[in-house]
Amino acid sequence: MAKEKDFVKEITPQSEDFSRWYIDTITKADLMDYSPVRGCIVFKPDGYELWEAVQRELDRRFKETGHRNAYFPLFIPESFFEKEKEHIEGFNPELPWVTEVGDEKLEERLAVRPTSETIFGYMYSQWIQSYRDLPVLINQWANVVRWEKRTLPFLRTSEFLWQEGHTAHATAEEAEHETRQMLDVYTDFVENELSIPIIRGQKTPSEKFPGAIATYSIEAIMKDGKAIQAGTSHYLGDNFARSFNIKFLDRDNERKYVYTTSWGMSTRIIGALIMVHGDDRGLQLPPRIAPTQVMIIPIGPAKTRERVLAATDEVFHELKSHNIRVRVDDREDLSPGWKFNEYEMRGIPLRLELGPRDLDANQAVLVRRDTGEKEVVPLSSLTERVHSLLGEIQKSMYDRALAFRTDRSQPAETIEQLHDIVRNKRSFALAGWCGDDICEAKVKEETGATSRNIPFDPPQVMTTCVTCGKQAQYTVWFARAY
RNA sequence: CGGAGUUUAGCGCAGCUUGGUAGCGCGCCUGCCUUGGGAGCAGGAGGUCACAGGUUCGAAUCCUGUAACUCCGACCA
Repeated sequence: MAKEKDFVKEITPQSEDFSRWYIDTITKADLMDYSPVRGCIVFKPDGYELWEAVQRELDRRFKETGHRNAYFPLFIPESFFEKEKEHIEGFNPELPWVTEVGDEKLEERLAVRPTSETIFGYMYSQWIQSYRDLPVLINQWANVVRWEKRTLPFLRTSEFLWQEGHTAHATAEEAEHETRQMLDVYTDFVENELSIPIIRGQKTPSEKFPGAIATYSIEAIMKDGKAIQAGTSHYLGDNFARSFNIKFLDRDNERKYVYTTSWGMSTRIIGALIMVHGDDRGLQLPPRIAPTQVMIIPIGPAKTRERVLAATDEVFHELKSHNIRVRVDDREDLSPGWKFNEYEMRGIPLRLELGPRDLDANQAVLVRRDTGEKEVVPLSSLTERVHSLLGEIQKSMYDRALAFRTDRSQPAETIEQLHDIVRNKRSFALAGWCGDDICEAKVKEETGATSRNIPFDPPQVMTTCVTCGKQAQYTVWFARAY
């Protein structure tokens, strides 16, 4: 056991200090570095590749549901924000402003975008004339800035990367459908690609997006019991249409406001991925999202080296030709043991060892990152086994995360119970809520937990408000959150 | 933005109390040797001690200020 610890001496164990563990892990795994600008990080290649994988899979789903990408400006005129009162109030405290260029003051201040509803709204008002122009289904991949007081790499940085979809529809029903559809897309992506089980639901009024009629979210539990909002989808009604005068002439020859939606997922999802699956050895990446799925490590002394390398090369090309993301680490100056530990820390799902003894027996050794299980596989069925193992790892990581969440979810009848569940048991608490903002605020005040969402399919229905004891209108998940 | 802590070589740290010109481990470079769970030996390179002032003959060390990071709170993808 002492030896076990030695392998990961650079990483603080989760049980000792989860925050330290997180920082240690993302640093040692080389995902990011701090930048000279407060609250901003550099996404190093290994971290950025994760984002690229997220982009690849999300983008595919957006296109499949009829969306197209575009790019809107980074700068947004001040007057745009003022058109939607709730919106500007929500974002004002964290907006950076461009006020001058060179030595000249600008006529109008420009905000560095925190989100793009307003500028999309303005452009849509120019583009949409007729019902024949609808729906407009546009997504953009962009950076946005929100000047955060308290930052944490990936989870909350002053500048972050995301995608924001903005759509306009002829009817409320169609826009509502779009809002729910994109929540489904996020759910599918997060559960199937990232192996993270999520809770789908609607945000309470106090937690919804500034300017939205309804905000839906998917929420995930981290290994320290805290929640991360992994994605949001907003039904904006005709709020932005009225603010920006987005009207169309309908079939009945009447001018009507459009109904809009917006939905986003950010680089925060990388933080969630790390905190859901990581362990004391470091990262653990689900195969479908892992930039490298299999790392081949050739083993053996100099006299067998050539023979081993020829074999690894063959295996490498074989796996690659079957669309498996595979790499070989044939560096001679590092011992196999060092590499084993290194790639476990970096979260690569599967390790393939190939040495002289294996070659003599026409086999290879496969080792799973998630369970540590080692198995010997005949070279003749290697590709097939790698394929099936990657699938098994993907599923088993999901199952494990789901079991964890189930274990860390409890009903709370009273605010004292809720406090105990979220703080001492580090779990999610399911509780009834009467619908009064004051009762919700009181939970936050007394327990530190916020309402995560009102789930679509709660495991049970809670009948009394956790705060005031009156008849509950809603069943709500509460948790401490990032 | 408040409270606490940290900042010395790429990383982790010692030195600071009691001022005298900077050290340890890992990593890095060279060579030899090694390779199935972070090998070994020998030699070597590397530091405006976060930044700006001040005290002093002399400051990593004492004083003042600033910044960044981490943790804890108030606000948020």
